[in-house]
Amino acid sequence: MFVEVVLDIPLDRTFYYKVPEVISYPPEVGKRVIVPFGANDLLRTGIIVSVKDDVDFPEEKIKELFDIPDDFPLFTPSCLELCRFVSDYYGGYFGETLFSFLPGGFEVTESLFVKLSEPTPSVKLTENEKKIVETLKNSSGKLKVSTLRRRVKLSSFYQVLRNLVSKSVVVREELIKRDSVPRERFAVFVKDGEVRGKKSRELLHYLKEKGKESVNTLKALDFSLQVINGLVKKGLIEIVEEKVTLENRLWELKDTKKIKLTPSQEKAFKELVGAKEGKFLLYGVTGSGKMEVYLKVAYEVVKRGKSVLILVPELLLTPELRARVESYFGKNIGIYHGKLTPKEKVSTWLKALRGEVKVFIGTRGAVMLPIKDLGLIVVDEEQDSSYKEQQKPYYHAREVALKRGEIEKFPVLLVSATPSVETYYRSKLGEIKLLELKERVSTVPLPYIKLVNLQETERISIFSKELLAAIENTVKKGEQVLLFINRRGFFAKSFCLNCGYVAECSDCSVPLVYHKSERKLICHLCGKRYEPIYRCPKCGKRLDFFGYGTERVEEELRILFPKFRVVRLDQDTVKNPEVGARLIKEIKEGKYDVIVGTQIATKGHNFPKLTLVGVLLADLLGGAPDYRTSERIFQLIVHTTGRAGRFKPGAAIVQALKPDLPAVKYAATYKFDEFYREELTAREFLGFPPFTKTLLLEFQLEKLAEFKKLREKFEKIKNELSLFFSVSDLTPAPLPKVSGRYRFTSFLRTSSEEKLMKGVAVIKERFPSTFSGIRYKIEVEPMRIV
DNA sequence: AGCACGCCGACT
DNA sequence: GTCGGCGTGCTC
Repeated sequence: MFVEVVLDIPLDRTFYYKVPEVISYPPEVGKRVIVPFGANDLLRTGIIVSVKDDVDFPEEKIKELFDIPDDFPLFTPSCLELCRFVSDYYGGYFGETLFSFLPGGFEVTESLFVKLSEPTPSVKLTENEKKIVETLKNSSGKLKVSTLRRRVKLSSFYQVLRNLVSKSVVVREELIKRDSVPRERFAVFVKDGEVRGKKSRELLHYLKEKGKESVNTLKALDFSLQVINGLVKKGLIEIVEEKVTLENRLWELKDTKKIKLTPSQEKAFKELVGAKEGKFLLYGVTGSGKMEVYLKVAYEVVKRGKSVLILVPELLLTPELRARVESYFGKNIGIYHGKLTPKEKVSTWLKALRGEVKVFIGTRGAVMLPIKDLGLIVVDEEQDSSYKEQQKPYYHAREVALKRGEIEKFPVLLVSATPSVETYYRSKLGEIKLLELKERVSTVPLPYIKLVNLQETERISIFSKELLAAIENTVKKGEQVLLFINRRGFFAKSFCLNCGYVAECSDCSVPLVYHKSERKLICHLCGKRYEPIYRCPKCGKRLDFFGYGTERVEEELRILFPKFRVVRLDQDTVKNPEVGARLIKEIKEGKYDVIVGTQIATKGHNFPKLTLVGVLLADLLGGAPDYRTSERIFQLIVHTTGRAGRFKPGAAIVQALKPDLPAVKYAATYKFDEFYREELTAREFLGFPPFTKTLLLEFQLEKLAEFKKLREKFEKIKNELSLFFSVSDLTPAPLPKVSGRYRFTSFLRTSSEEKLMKGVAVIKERFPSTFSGIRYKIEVEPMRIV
């Protein structure tokens, strides 16, 4: 018997292994397998994709697998299919994709180390050999071979190392990193004997009857570890370790809460409960009770014996959210996010496989959890950018969730108050069924929003007189103020603080990026170069926008209102989770009057005393310039102003240099549909998603001298790629050197998913994972264009 | 990815 | 002539 195995290697190929007589568990598709690989037969972890009696491959070349360590598959067949899709769509390799989703705790890897021998034989060494020996000495004499190679940077590295081994100056050592799959300990009856204690006698009797019982169960039955160990010492019982096996456990559902739904909630609820499959968008403003609807639907799904997965943005996986889900489903909830330890991830993964838990909450990576009998995925705040993985394989969890629903035939529900433009468009096309919540559940009205034109009003720094008065009034009433400033982006150099002017490409209408090395403003879509502008062409003021962030706002605020208690809530202050939690607790307790914050302050937390929100510079661009800027500004204003007056009526002041921008204007007047309509018109005109599919190629060079090679190769392939894409020129990235590498990018667009996938396949074929020492990555539907 | 092999120029 | 830089190809 043979198994076909996928390994964590950047290759679109599988490998065959012979199944030996003795293995822990029989082979099965989706199971983990430990195999020897390569010239050194180092052990690696793979995933079985097929089990066969015969294979079309010379049998003498086929090695025997080492072990199949589990009696359950780690991936369900549909998860394998989903990973295959993710690989093809996002331009990754099957194995890489599988292992990027699989918790590291499942991996067994053997790697080769070398260490200096003791005592060191006195032999003559060449210069290169000395280099290696020196590097080893600097690292306590032992290093992983791959690390050593990176450090010494010799092209004939392996040759030199082999010489050192034959001279016995260094010795090889194979080390295995074991998995962290929990093993359960069992007490096994060995023989009868005299024991004194009552508990000990009881335990021995119990085990004599049952033969074997898990130590955890015994502990639950009130046999202490001392009692158990006592019998072990006497040799009457034994402890054996066994791997956990899959067993179905019953799951109890708590009583549902009686919540009255509004008519539109009821309508959405009925539609969703009746759906066997399909894509849905639950669209409604803050306070329209979206979460109640999806939790009630989830409850019904669980009642039918199916499982539910709730995906949330990174910053939203808070204790509050958990408590809310627990109010429906009790403590029996699986949590999965990137910050868990490998062990914790393994634990949730196993819970999913066993069906031990029926409700899972997680961030993007949870979309691949091998959940048994999945009956619904909810993607809350579907527009959130944290659903996009920023590393290989660059998948978008919302898209993967939709695909998973298609494959496994269950409904997928996207939820948002401000859907992404893509999702909104698909709902207009009817690809996604729109469920709109028109009324608000809350009796508290939406905050009143005042839009202030910073160019026309009296102001001190960036505080308009309207805002200053409002801050003063609010704090005097004993209520809180949140001042929001978008984090200053590295790229915002061509932005005028006085009038809001942004330098844009005359052809593409994308903000230009300043390249320090060339002292040019460059368009990253067409590559057009412009002379940098140091003075605003509209108002003549100096373009000086360095460092206008939360810190400066805080500083100015302390001068303007010396008596107010001000707190800053941004990346810097909440870096430490404990400090962040403390600050948030203190804010809720009313220990501060004014909160100055970035996005972090606007997500997930409800501050009861907060009744005034000030958006300081609504139209300030954050981060990299791209076609989503407008959408992001819109969403940011809506979310930030929505923080005001959750529990009693509140107000928001939105300050902008260009209050006429659709994103600002429509967000401040609650005219959402108008915003989407205008934004879609602009996107269609300029050829951006959802009207095109996009792809970013990024090449990384060790030395600038390699650029010539890259350009030659790129030009050749560009012709071929032009069959599928419109391809921009190779452009140096604005931060040319990141971690010592020079980055060059090209932005590609195409009209259909089909062309995109074909084009991706061509790129993979033409550019091996490294070619001529040049590394590169494919990013499909990137969140950036540079 | 990680490693072996084989082809060229340049140097003991 | 060999050494080592570099590109190419294989891994069941």
